[in-house]
Amino acid sequence: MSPRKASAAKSKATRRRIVTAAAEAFRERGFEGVGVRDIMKRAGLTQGGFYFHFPDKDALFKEASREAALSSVAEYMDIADRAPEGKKLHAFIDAYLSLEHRDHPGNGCMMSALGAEAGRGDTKLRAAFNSAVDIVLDRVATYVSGDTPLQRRQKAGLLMASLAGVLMVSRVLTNPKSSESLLANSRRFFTASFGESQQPS
Amino acid sequence: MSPRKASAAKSKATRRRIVTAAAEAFRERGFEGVGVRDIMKRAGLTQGGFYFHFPDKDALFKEASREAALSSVAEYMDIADRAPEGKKLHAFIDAYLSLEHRDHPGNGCMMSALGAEAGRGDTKLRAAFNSAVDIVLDRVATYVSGDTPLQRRQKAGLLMASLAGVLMVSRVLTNPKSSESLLANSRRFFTASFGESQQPS
DNA sequence: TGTACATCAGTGAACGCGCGTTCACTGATGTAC
DNA sequence: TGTACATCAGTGAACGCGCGTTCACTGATGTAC
Repeated sequence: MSPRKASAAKSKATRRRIVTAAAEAFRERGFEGVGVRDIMKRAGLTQGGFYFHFPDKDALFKEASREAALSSVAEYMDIADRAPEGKKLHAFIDAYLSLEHRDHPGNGCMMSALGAEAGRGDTKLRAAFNSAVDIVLDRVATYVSGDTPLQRRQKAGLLMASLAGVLMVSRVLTNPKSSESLLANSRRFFTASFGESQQPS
Repeated sequence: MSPRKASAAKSKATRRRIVTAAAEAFRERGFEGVGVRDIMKRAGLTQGGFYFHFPDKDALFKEASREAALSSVAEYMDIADRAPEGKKLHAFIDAYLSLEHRDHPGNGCMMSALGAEAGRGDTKLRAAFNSAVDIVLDRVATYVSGDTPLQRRQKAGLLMASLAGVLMVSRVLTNPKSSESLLANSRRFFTASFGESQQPS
């Protein structure tokens, strides 16, 4: 690797550190709840350097949303993919509606953490969210039953939106038993309602 | 009515105007997206008077959350109650997952608009949200099927959390067809899955 | 290969702005005698 | 009933603070010749 490439790579890595830190911070405390200083500090830098990598905080939010969607879906999907055939959706739902996920929004689902704020955003921000959602749904659609791809895709949308709502509410409930039983009931209900996709054998 | 009572009533009415304006503004733009000045302006007042009625913005948020929960649930429940026996849940779900509701968060469901922010709040704020949620669920529980009150109550929780998620996501989607079909699919699915409570005849 | 210069990837102080909150004030209403 | 005073329900200017952003700067790395 030439020195030029080495330093370009280093800069790219720094940029990625910022995006990763932001993706976590935004999910933990909301877009308006974190400042540029906080994020740069998490990335081990000072505030001024931010504007070398991004035009403004909005631009970072768009990239961080995408990053959050991709990394969290990758994590939960990997769990599903490791499950035996016929149990993948079950494994995914169990992982998504877990106490672990509820208690660590920072590396969890972006929709449940930032969906409402995204809904209030301008068209460009919402577009960034939409493309992230598309990626997630393409993946989830392979696990649900349904005759046509469109059908599976729409079922995946309904499922993910509902799961995001359940997770969000489970974070609001102060009574631990209520929160846990909401999650448990929902795991059962959605696993039963959204069967595995039948592969031709 | 004595003059004393008349002016006390006027003050109470002013206070209510502030709470109502806040309930609407918070749902439209989030807790951190609206300032005290904005809210007082909506209520036809100036910022200074705010602190005569409330100790701080947080206190208003708690009261406004409650107000939002009560007024929006009242609205949607009235729609349900006007429906014929056996169609009440159907009517409620249709009203909740309507384009009207999607496009007017300001007088709609608090959970779908503010749930994520509430989940990040301190215990006291979450407690305020919880008591509002309880009131909603008590009401919704009367419409769903189930053998025991606890069962109906838990089903109501699952249903409301899911509906809130669907509504939230429908506000994020930029493609009108996608948004509308998510709502339509969800109306069908949840109406079919959560049958009417069977009354002894 | 050495040297002079240019660019990169930041640092950290400073800026303006809007926010939550405080405060001195005021006019209308209520109370005491 | 009139008058003097007290309280209520605000007004609107001002405060400090933290935010997003700008900017002059710097040391390390890369380039030209």
